[in-house]
Amino acid sequence: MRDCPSRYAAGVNLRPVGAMPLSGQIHRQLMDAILDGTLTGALPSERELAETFGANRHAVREAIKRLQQARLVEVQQGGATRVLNIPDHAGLDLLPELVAGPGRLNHEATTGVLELRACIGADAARLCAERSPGVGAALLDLLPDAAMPDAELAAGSAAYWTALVAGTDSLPYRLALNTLLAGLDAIGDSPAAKDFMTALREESRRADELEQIAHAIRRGDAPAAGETARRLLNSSIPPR
Amino acid sequence: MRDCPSRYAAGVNLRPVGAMPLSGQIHRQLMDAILDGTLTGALPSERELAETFGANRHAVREAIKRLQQARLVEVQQGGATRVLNIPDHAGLDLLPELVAGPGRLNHEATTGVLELRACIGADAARLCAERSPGVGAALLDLLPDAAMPDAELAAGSAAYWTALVAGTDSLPYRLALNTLLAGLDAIGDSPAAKDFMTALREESRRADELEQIAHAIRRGDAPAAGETARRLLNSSIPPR
DNA sequence: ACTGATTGTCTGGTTGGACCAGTAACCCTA
DNA sequence: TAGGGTTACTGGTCCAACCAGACAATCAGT
Repeated sequence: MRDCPSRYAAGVNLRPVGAMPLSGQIHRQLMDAILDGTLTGALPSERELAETFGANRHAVREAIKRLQQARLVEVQQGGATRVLNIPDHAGLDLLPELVAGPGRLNHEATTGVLELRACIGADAARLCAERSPGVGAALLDLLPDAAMPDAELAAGSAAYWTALVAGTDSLPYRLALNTLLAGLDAIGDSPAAKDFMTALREESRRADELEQIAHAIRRGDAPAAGETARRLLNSSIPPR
Repeated sequence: MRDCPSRYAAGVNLRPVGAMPLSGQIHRQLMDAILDGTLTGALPSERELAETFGANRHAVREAIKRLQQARLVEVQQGGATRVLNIPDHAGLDLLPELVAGPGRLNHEATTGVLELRACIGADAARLCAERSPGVGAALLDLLPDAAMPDAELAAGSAAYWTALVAGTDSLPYRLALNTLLAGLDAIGDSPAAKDFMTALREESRRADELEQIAHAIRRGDAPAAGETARRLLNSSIPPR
C-alpha cells in the first residue's frame, strides 16, 4: 500500500509519518483512480476491492462512504457502485483534490480557483463595506509587513481575507472561502507550483492595496472596496 | 428511528418510501444535531452511539466517516471525536443542509446562496463571453417559453446556466454551480420558501434578459454579458 | 509536597465471518 | 419468442473479537 501523500499530513491533524488509517489509504487510491480516469463505470464489488487492497470489506466500505459523500460515486443496494461524471455531479469541495491530483499539479484547475477567488473575494469586499464598515479598522491591523517571512505572510493573508469575509455576515461566503483556501493550500510547494506561489506571495505583500480596501470598507464605500479587491486578486491570475 | 426526510428521497436515486440505509439515517440525525447546535464538543463514543441508535457500531462508523468527509467532525484514534466549528472548517458543499436544516428553512443562508449565485453567475457570463462566444447561440435555444409549466421552467433555467458555465471552460466554476444548484434545490416547496421560489420563477421567465446575455456572449461582449447577468440574478435576492 | 513514570481503561481502527435485502441475469417454461 | 421464476451476485447490517493510540489516575522517587 502506498505511502501517505504529504498533502494529507499537512493539515491540523498530524499523524506519525506514513500512518494513515487503512480506510483513508483506500479512499485516496480510489479517489486518485477516479480523478485520473483510471476508474470509470462500475466499481469492482466491495469484496473484490477488499481482496485486491488486502484489507477487510469494512475498511473498503468506509472509503466508499466518503466517495459517496463527495458525490464521486453512486451506490445502490443490490446493484453496482458506479463512478459519477465529475463535472455533472461533484461539488466545489473537490477542489483540493483537483488542484493537486495524484502526483501532478493541475494548472487549469488552479487557475480556475484563482479566478473564483477573485470573483468571490471582490464581492465579499463589496458586501463587507455595505454591512460591516467596522471590520475595516480591524483589517488595518492585519496588513502585511515588508519584513515578514513567507510563512507568516501566508497566514496573515488568510487572516485578512477571513476577517473580511466574516464581515459579509454570510455563512455561505465564509464556507466558500474555506473551500477556496483549501484549494490554494493544495497547490503546495512542488516545483511545478512555483509560478503560482510567487504570484500569491507578491499579492500578499501589496500592503498599499490591502490598506485601500480596508479604508474603503471603513467608510462604507462598497464600489471602491469591490473594485480595488478585484484588481488586487486579479494580479495572481496567470494570463491565459 | 425517524423517517426519511423528503428532501433526501427527491434526488436521482429514488428509494422505497421511508427506506434509507441505517447508516444514512444515523448520518442525518447526527448532522441535524450538529447543525442546530444540539451536539457540540466531543461526540459520545461510537459504542455509546451504536447503543442509543439501536444499531451496530459499523453503521455509526460509516455515518461518522461522512461527517468527517464534510469536515463537520474531527476524529482521532484513541481520542474523542469532536464537532468542528462550522464557519471555520466546513466547506461549501454544506449549503444544502444549511439551507434546509432540520424542519426549518434558513433565510439568511438561502439569501447568501442567492448572493453567491449572482456573484459567480455574472462572472461566469463574463468569462463565457470571453472564451466561448459560440455558446451564445446554444443559449438562445434554451430560452424559456411563456407557456412553460413551472417544473419545465426550473429545468430549463438549470440547463441554461449549466451551458453558460460550461462555456467558461473552468471546472471549478462548474463545480461551484453544482453546489449552488444543490443548495437552491434544498429550498424545496415548504410554505416558508414561497417568496424565494416565486422570485426564482419570475427570474426564470425573463426571456428578454436571458436573450440579451446570450447575444452579448455571442458577440464576445464580456462586460455586457456580466452586467446583464448580474442585474438579472440580483432580482432574486430579497432586500436585507 | 511535588514531579515523573507506570498502568489501566477509555477511545477509535481493523478483522473475520455470518446473514439479510435488494438487483440482475440467466434459464426454463408456456 | 415472451413470460416468469430461480439463482448468483450486489450492497447493508450485525456480532464478537482484538489491535493501537490517548488519557487520566495512580504510585514511586525525589
